[in-house]
Order: sequence, then C-alpha cells, then structure tokens
Amino acid sequence: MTIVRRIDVANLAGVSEATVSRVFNNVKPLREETKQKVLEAARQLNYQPNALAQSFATGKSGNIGVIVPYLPKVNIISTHYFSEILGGIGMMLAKNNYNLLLIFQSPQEPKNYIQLFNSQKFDGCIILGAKDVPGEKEEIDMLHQLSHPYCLVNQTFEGYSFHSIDAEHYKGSFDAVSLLLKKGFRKIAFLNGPSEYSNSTERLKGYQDALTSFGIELHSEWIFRGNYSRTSGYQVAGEMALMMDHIDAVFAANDRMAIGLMQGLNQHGYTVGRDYALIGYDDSDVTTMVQPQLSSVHVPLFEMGKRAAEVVLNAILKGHTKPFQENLPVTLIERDSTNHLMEEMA
Amino acid sequence: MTIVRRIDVANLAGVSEATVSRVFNNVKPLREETKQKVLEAARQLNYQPNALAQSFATGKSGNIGVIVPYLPKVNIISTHYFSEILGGIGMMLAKNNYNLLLIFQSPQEPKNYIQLFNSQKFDGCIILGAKDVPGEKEEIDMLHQLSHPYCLVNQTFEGYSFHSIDAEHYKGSFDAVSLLLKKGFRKIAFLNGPSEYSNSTERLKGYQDALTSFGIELHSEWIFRGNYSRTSGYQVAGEMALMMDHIDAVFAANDRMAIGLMQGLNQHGYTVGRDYALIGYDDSDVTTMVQPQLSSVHVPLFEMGKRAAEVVLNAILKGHTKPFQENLPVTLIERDSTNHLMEEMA
DNA sequence: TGAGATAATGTACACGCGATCATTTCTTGT
DNA sequence: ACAAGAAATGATCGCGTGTACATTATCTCA
Repeated sequence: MTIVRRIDVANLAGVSEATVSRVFNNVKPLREETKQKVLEAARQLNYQPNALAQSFATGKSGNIGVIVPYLPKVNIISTHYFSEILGGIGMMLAKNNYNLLLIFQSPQEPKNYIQLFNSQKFDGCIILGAKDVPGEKEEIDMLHQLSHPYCLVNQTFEGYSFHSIDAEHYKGSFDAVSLLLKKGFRKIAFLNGPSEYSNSTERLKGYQDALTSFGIELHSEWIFRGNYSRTSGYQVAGEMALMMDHIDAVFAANDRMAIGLMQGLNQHGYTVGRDYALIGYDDSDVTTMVQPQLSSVHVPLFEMGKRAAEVVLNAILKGHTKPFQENLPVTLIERDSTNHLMEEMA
Repeated sequence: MTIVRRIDVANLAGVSEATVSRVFNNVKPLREETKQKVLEAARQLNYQPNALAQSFATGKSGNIGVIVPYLPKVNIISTHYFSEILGGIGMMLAKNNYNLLLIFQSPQEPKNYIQLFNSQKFDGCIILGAKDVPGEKEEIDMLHQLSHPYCLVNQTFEGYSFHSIDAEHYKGSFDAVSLLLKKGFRKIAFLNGPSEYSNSTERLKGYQDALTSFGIELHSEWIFRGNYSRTSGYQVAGEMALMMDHIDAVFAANDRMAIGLMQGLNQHGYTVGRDYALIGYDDSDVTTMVQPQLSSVHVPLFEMGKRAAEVVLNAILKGHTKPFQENLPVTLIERDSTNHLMEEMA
C-alpha cells in the first residue's frame, strides 16, 4: 500500500514518465493508442497524480482562501449571511476545479494577508466581513498594490478602489423606508449595525434620504445601534420601548435584529401591526417563520459569493488586474409586518 | 518582488540553508546567537517558508478535508445543522494549525474518497451528511480498511464500526415523545426524515419505544416523512390536516420541518397550543423566533464538529487507529409549543 | 593540554511533478 | 525510395523544503 508514482505507471505501460504526464495533462501531440495504454496501466495501479507535487511543480496551490471572521463564542458561520455567500463561492470554485480553503481569522490577531499569500497556501482570496478599521485597510491596500488576486464581499472603503462585490444597500434602504412612508408611517426609527461596515453607513444614507425626500425632519433619537445579532435587537427594544409613543415604524439593518427587536417590544406590550410596522434586511429564511411574516430587502448573497469567486478566478486565470467593483441589485419583499393590523382584518 | 527563498536568508545571515531550516522548524541543537542572526535576516527579507514546498517535502498537506453534500439549488451550508458542525471543526483545526478544505460533493457523482486521499490534498477528512446507500458504505469501508484518518458525523452504519461522532438520538427522541405523553397527549404523530440517515431510524425507535412504554399502540398512519426542509414540513401538513381529529401532538425530526408543518397546519385552521402540541429537534435558533416558541431537543452540533476534528487530528498526529465511536448527550428543551393553550392563559 | 565526547553547523539528496529540449518515429510528396 | 518536415516520445532538470549524514567547533575532564 505504498504510493503509486508516475514512474510506476510508465514502467507498466512501457513508456517514459513524460508520456504519462502528457496523458494526464492532455498535452498534445499524443497517439490515441499510447494514451489508452497509459490509462490502462494507471487504472490497474490505481494511480492518482499527487496534488501536492503538482502544486509544488506549478507553483499553484489550486486553492482559493476564504477569510471569515472568527469569534470564539459566536458561531459566525451559522448566520444566513455568511452561509449564503460561502455557498455561492463554493459553487463557482467547484465548477472551476478549485478548492475552498476556509480560514478563520480572529478579530484581535493582526491581519497578515501578505504572509498568507507568500506561504502559497492559496492562489487568491476572498475576504468576508472586512471592517473599516485602521490595520485592515492598509493590509488590503498592500494586497492591492502587489496585485494579488483578491476580492472583498459586502464591504467598500471610501477613497480606495479595492476589488469588491457589494449590493445596492443605499437603494435597498431607501426603498425599505420609502415603503413605510408610502404606507403612511411617518415616525420611523432605524436600528442600524456597527459603523465599521460600509453597508451600515450606506443604509444610514438611504434611510436619511428617504425621509428627507418625503419632507420629514431627521431625529437623531430615532437612530439605534445593534451588532447584527438577535440579542442586540432584543436589548435595543428596552430603550426603544420608552419612546414608542413617538415611533410608528422601524427599519432594521438585518432580519435577526428585527426579530430580536420584535420579541423585545412584545415583552413591553408593543405588537407589530397593531403598534408599529417593521421591516428587516437580508430576506433570510426566518422572515417567513415569524408571525407576522417580516417584510425585508432581499440581498443576492449567494450570487455575490459566486461573482466574488469569479472575479478572483479571472484574476488568476486571465490575469485581469484592473479595479473591479460591482453592486448587485436588491429587491424589496413586502410581507405582513409592514401592514396595518386593520388591513389584515379587512 | 520575487519570492524569497531559504537560500537568500542563508546568504544574508552567512549560514547554510540547513541552519535556516533548523531555525524555522525549531530543530535543536542550535546556538541562540545563530538563531537570532537568521531571524533578523529573515525579517529583513520578509521571508515566509513556502507552504507548498513544505507540504511536498513532508508529504503532509496540513489540510483536513470536510466533505459536505452539495445540492445545486438548495444551499445546504445555510442550514443550522451544517453551519454549527463546520464551526466546531474550524475552531479545533485553527487551534492545531490545520487548514480546512471544504469539499462540496454532488449526490449524483460517485464518492471517491480514496482518490481524494491519494491526491494528498488533505491528511484526513470529516464526512458530513453521509447516507446509508450502497455506494457510500463500501467507499467508507475502504477508507477504514486502509486506515486513513477520517470521521463521520451524525451517521452510523449498522454492522460496521466506522469512526464516528454522533448524538444520543434515540434518547432525544424518547425524551421528546415522553414529554408529550407526560403532558397528557396520547395521539402523537411523528414527522421523520429520510431513512438513509441513521439518526432518522434511531429517532423512529425512540418514538416507538416511548409510546409502547406508555402502553400506547403504534399506528403506522401516525408516521409521516419529509426531507428535513421547511417546505417538506409544509407539504406534509396537507396530509396531516385530513386526520387532525386523530392527532393531538406531533414530534418532528428537526425544527425546520416542525415550523413548516406548523405553518401548513395553520393554513388548515389548526393552531399549536389550541389544537395540538408540537416539538422539534436540533434546538436551532429559529425555535425562539416562532410563536409559540418551539420545544426542541438540543443537539451539541458545534461540540460534535470539535470532537470529530479532534478524532481525525489524533489519528494523524498520534496514530490513533482503533475504532472510535462517541455519542454526545442531547438535552430536551421545553418551550411553549408543548403546553396546552389553557395553561398559557392561566 | 590533549583526547574523547558532544554540540553546532554544513553538504547533499529526495520528494513527484511539469516542462523544455533532444531524439526518434512516422508521414508526405516526388 | 528518399529527403524533409511533422508528429510522437524520451531524457533531464528545477521547483523549495526537510532531513540523514558528514564535518567542524566547542566543551569536559583527567
């Protein structure tokens, strides 16, 4: 049960090592007869080229690194958000015979993307959950300067033209708030996520512009902040409950916070539909599991993952190097949480 | 901007290549002075050992393959189940400086785990979502015979002693149904998953034994089958609605089906708490997002992933080879969906 | 102080493959 | 039948590292 090498196949087939290599790499010219002879020998010996040696010889690992933030207690992978993107990436890579190397990155430890590239563990990388904080921006900038194949997902940096796939969060936010306004709500609170994420700030702009476009004055006390977890939404409900007399609708920056908020406000006696309207973001599967079903903004996360993988593969395989930015469209999904209770009863 | 190699560091530090290698691999004996000289040279040149070459030289990739079933349309990763396990695996691997190679496996294409091992892309593998179907069993058996480091998660095979980490699904099921029985329910239906999964059949046994231990006759028409998706639960609701006069409680083999069923039965005018009790399985985050909150059986999926990774790492690093099977404990979590409505109102 | 032991460092090769270049075999046209 | 070109195949090297073995420097103890 030792490892079968190219030379073993060559000996059995009565050809040279180079010919075996040619058969497996489909390098022409090559006599069909020889090819069959080699394949038959390979089959008999159950030969499988050593991917490690191949990688070493070519200098290509055949892996794409996907960098995912890792928080010791919180299982970040389990959120709809990351899972969808990861699925999209996986699909595209599988189609192109690339492997997906999942790399968990602790927030505290310094980002060393360059070292990761130098180690040749992967040929390109996709960075999920990047944040606009000092250390990170510079590191990505260095990746960019050295023209390593990479792509950010759902994060852009003001003043830099990094490769990235994002979604139209400004529009999504604007549309969401506009829906509430069209429905007649006027006192609209906004539960946003951390400002290190560019899409948080984009959503804030969309929220503000929608209100002002309807001639409504902005109130800073209408703006709340969570960390995208359900728990944080639940906690914010405590603050918000104190001023529900001055709020008739809430736009939350993701579904999980929306649901946490909904549950928290329930505890304080405020019900969606009767006391306020609610709209989430991401259109995750939980939107249809709650009562009333949650209106939300669909974000093509799976597609975004696919596109990000495509961008990185194009950089690797076709040498594409010019800055690439793309914003995929989002879709407003209207469900019951943005309706008045009387409409339901009608 | 060319690649810095060991020899470059050696030249700058005025030592041999072997010494540089020794410094980086911490091979003694070694003079402290020499070590510092080499490290300083490496720092100046920004030297990073080539992981590809290291892997090739040692014959170890440093990767653990995680094999995940891939269904073109359905994004399997996004389910609580896989995400949690994956997170646990990732945690343990990161701690041991191993990388996680995610491998999507289409159900239709033949399983060739042996080839994957021969290709040396990974040093060990963890198989998620294995099914008890003809081709698969033999392939895993071969892995086992060749004593390749591997571990199954949440799947066992009758008559084989494959390495596996599972949970006490018989007990979980028994406890869940017993809870319903203690609450006074007697006409208890069971919405199970596909029988290719060993935990489906284990749960069936638990369900049956719980009923018979209470002296209740088994009714084959009480048993329904879905595929673990919410949609399948929703569809089953159509059948079940026809016989809700003869059912007062339902045990579902996972939360998603439970919620689908709940929504489907709602459409037919049957409400949890008023018309029937419901208990799910997995204790996923959606249990607390629905109304009433769903009783469920907590399965330590994250922990299971951790343990599976540990088993594989032990096989690789310490040569552990004897059959390893472990069943982690499950916990019954009682919420509102197993209470009668009148209790809530009291 | 010198010999033997031991610590420290250097030399050289293998790992399995891709790929270049050299060589042999085959084809074609007259 | 033969030359010239094309097609097919063979010999060989390099990729960057780990490591066995050879060599040299240092220490120890009488």
